[in-house]
Amino acid sequence: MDSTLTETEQKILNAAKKVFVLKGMSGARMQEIANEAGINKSLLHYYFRTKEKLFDSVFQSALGEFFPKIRSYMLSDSSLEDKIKVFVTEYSKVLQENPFLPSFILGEVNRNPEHIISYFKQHVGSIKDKNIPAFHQATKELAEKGSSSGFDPRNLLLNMIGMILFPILARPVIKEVFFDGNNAEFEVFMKNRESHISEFIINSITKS
Amino acid sequence: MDSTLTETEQKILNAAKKVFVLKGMSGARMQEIANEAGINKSLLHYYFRTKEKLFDSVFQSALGEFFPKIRSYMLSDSSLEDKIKVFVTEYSKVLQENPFLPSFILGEVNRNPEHIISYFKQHVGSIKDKNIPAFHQATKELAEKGSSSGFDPRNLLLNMIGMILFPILARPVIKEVFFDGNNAEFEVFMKNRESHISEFIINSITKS
DNA sequence: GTCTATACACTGATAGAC
DNA sequence: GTCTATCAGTGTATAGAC
Repeated sequence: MDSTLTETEQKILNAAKKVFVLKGMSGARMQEIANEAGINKSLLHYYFRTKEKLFDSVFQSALGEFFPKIRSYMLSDSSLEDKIKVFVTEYSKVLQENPFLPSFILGEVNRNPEHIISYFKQHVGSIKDKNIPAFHQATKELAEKGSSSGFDPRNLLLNMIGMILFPILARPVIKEVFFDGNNAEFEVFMKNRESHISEFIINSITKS
Repeated sequence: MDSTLTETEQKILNAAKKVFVLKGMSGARMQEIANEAGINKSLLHYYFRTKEKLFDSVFQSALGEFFPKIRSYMLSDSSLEDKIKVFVTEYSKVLQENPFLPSFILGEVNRNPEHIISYFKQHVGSIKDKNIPAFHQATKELAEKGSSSGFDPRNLLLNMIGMILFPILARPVIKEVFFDGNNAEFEVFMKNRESHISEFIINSITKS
């Protein structure tokens, strides 16, 4: 992230993010991005040369919105229970503010795994080194207190993210199948679901 | 599904599925589908008129690979514990056989929610009527035996699917972040994870 | 830096011979 | 039903005036 960003560059990036996230790399049109940014199509090429380079910039910054946050939650030194509650709450908030971002990232990640790999080589070769040990330790502590199953803490992280993420990814399906398209009911359900997830996890972990 | 399908039609659908699932609607090229099917580009239009209609056929059949299976698992009259175990196992198998299908479906579902809605109007206005009550009953039974929290059974279903699905959706990321790209380690982890999920859920539900 | 005009490639779709 | 040839439309990218 260069902090030396023209106002125009910033407008382009915001517009590009909106369009790319909604339409995907191949579905997005340079013209639409230009319109959304309120500038001329040629300027996109002036600043970012090609569509692909523009996409890369957007994708990298989109990734940045998620992973660093995860890290900070994991590194705090509160109890595992609190850590779980905070993670569920905060991560849910981030996702609900950008409901289309996850499906965008996951989609393009599957199409183009090298992107994500290069991202981690660049930014966080750290999650394994930093987050997991912290998590592992907390899990062990708790496993000793209760007679809980001392499973791989990576499973715990995957469980949390999966439960939080899936309803957002599949929002249109779930709204339709479970609530006959009723938006209000769905929103209430999702709000209550946050505390359900925390309880569900803690319940399982502290099982005597 | 007409069972009156030409051999050529079937070849086209298979090829189209492969390409659409990998590249998405806008990323897929009619030429590539034709090549993959070993036929001429014009034949695609002869059989399916437009790209969009071809896509619809593929999408509908892709959806069909998931939801009916879910239903049958839910409708059996075994215990909730067994139901969970079977669901996790069978659903994991389906997903691992088609690792790219979920991200395809979820991506296009978010781009075009009307598709999924029309699908449910057509095929299963039933999940709510059939699966949920069956699930609800089983959950209640168990809640009475243990002193478990009598939460909304829809949460249980979302929890299961989320935990099963997420690592498959984010496979490249997780393989990289958790296993430094080591495929073998990842596969072992995923195999063990199946039973972990069942235990994790049952643990939480039967919490005393 | 910003705009207009345009080049160039590609893609979905159709017409028509066989 | 299957193929070849071709068209019209669209999209990225560049050249050049200001």
